[in-house]
Amino acid sequence: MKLSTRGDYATRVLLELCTAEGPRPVSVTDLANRTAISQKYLEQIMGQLRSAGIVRSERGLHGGYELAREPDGLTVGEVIRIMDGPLAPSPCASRSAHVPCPAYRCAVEESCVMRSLWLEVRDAIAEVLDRTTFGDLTRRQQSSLALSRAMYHI
Amino acid sequence: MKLSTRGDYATRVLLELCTAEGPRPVSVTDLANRTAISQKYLEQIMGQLRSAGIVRSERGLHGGYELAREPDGLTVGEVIRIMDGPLAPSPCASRSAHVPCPAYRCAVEESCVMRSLWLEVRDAIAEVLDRTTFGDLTRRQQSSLALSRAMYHI
DNA sequence: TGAATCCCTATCGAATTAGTAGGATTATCA
DNA sequence: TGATAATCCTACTAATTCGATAGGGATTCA
Repeated sequence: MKLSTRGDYATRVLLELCTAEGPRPVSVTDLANRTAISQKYLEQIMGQLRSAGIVRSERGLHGGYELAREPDGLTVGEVIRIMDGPLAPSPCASRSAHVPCPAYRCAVEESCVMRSLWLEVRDAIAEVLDRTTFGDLTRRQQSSLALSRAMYHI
Repeated sequence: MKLSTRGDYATRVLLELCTAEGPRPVSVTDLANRTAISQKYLEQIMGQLRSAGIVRSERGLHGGYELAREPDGLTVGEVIRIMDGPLAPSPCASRSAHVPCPAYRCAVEESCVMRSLWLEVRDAIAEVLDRTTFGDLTRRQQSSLALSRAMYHI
């Protein structure tokens, strides 16, 4: 049930884009330095996010990336699906990209006990990821930052 | 967030062991035929389940496998962890086999916003899989079987 | 003894993952 | 107008994992 590095990195970078101070848009070089991700690899990830309409880019000098949407309108679930495919543990339990079981292994899909369990798991994952927006994450990060500053009397 | 075939096959076979009619123990040949899984591959999976104490085996003629525990005391979560490792989408969010983030990427793990989200996901998955036993699955299968028999007036 | 069974280990091809590499294109600015 | 800094595009690759396949040894029972 593992997340790929692409899904991991994409969510980190988007959160960085939400909270970044300084000039916009933000270049891949800056993003890579701040997140400790290989720059060339990150270029590919940003390209994928761009063609999915999550970020928009500006080319040329002082170019870079910025969010194409309001953070409160962008869920983690959407991003993970773009980078890693359906959330469901088994293709037969995906609601967004359903693929039936091989017939000989699961004759009547609707009455397959294992599939109904994977559907439960899929729904449990989706409930968390589709309700959490990058706006939520941004506020959480800001409040935990405020807390740690208070702890150290800064 | 995909399940491997090993996790998939293991759960199918264990459910088959719960519901199988006929002589016990059940040979791998029979199990492979009934589940449409390659026999040699299934041997490896059964070996892993045996050394984890999920099934017990008898060697020699009329040997085979049977459950080592009561179906009501065996959860799907336990089996998936044996076959596929921790349920958490990220090693830093595993409760059973925690591995910290590389320090340069996530300085203070306790305040990492992404990690707390992966923990939520992990807990959502575990809630389903650790509450569902093979006894539950067996009863679900039997009731759906009874229903389909009634539908066809058998 | 022979057949059926589990048991163990090695191998292997295909796919996926996680990056590298190189360069073309585009925009800005001095 | 030319240098520079950025995105963009495509190909390649090394390592790992996945999903088996293969062969044979050990064990039990009739």
